[in-house]
Amino acid sequence: MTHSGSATELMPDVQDQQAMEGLSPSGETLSNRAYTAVSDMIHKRRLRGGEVIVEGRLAELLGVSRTPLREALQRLEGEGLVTKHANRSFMVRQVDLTEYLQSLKVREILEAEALANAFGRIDAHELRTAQEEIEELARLPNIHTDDHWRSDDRIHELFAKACGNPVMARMIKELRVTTRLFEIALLAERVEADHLEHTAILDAIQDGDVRKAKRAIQSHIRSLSRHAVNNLG
Amino acid sequence: MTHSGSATELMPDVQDQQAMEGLSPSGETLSNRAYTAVSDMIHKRRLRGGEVIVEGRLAELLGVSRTPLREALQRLEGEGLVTKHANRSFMVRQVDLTEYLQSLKVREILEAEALANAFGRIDAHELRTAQEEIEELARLPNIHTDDHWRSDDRIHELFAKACGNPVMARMIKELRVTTRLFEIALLAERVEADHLEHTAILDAIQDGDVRKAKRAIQSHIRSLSRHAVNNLG
DNA sequence: CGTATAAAAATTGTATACTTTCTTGGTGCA
DNA sequence: TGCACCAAGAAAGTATACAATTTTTATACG
Repeated sequence: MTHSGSATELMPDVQDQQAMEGLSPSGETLSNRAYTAVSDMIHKRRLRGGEVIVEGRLAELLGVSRTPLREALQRLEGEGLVTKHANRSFMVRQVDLTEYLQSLKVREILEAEALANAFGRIDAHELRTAQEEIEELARLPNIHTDDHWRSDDRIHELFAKACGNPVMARMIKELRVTTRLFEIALLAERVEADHLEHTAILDAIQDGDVRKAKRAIQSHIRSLSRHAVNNLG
Repeated sequence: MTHSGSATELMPDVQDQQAMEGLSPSGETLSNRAYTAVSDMIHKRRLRGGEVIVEGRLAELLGVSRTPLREALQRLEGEGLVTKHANRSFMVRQVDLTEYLQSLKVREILEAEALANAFGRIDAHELRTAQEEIEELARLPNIHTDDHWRSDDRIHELFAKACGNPVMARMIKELRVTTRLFEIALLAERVEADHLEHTAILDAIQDGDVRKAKRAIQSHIRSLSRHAVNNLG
């Protein structure tokens, strides 16, 4: 970063080389690191929805120049985590209730379909792991956000990935970025209901009952809608 | 953009300012221009699927520096028109038959749903315009690609946008980027069938017959699948 | 006291120079 | 002849300088 001297030195005191690893396993490019860092900040609510991103400030915070940061922001824009503010600067995407409900509607259609197609292809071991994870989380006294979302991801990806149609899986994943962004704001009250409803889905899968599984995923997603409307509508 | 002199001059000979407009209405930023330019090149097949993009070369071709070009490429990546090649360079996305069929499957589900939801909300005038456009195209002796795709866009957006769920509309649009990319390669033989099938859809809408319209869109999309399989499978 | 305006500051957009990584071609040795 | 190794080149990754634009602040005028 700062050219640490003139051209006279060759190897001495090479120690600021790796001086700035934050959390990420510095093997990747700086843009990748910036990408995951910003994504994390959004998911962890350190960057709030609607907040304007000032490239210079954020770049400095992450210890990179604006170039790789901008690259990261552009990728995040494609993914829907940030948008271009009216004039020109980036802002963290704010998903309102309307859009949330719309996304859930589409998810309901696609995830029910995916689940039905996934039947017979879901790995028994992965299913077991997901079930155990839920039980484990249910046992813990207080919620830990990260784990909850990780489990949520695992379950929904379980059948999205197994449905035999990667394109469908990608659409579902994309929709879940939107809904997640909204849900982050009102996590706490959902935890218990999520656990119950997720368990119902996994049980139906284990029983090999397609109808029941489809109903379970639909009622799960409708429950999310209802919850959101009740709390914010 | 060559710094046309020192700080001594104030306003004389300002004429290389606008020197480099290619086709685009230079009101926008260079990245925007690069974005539409590259998008066009892909749609017009001047950049073929699978082709590796060399930033330096393409930037020079477009008359911009690498910075705005990269920005454009990143946005196009988010949109699915280009991907990151194994190592690191960008390449024009190549959609294979498998992915095409998968995308059509999802489109079939979503577009049928969108069409059903759009009933009663479709503007009669827009419907009429779309119908007239088809007739007009059918009359022309030889195909003109651009017009064909424009008409295709108009029809599918007609109900996607009217379905009352912008998220669903966005998903459909995104899927159509993928399928379009594939279809560009085998246009000619589809033109006639497209006209017929599109007309059938619009007629059903005009009749106010939901069932018939749903069947029409489904059979249109299945016809696309069959055509692709027959020609390439 | 408010408003218009201009100067200053801040912020994004773009070019370019530099660095790192990958590719390619050649040379020497087995 | 073939393979390994190294050097030279090409291309992507990154930093930085600068330009263009927007926002803020300060000041003067009504």
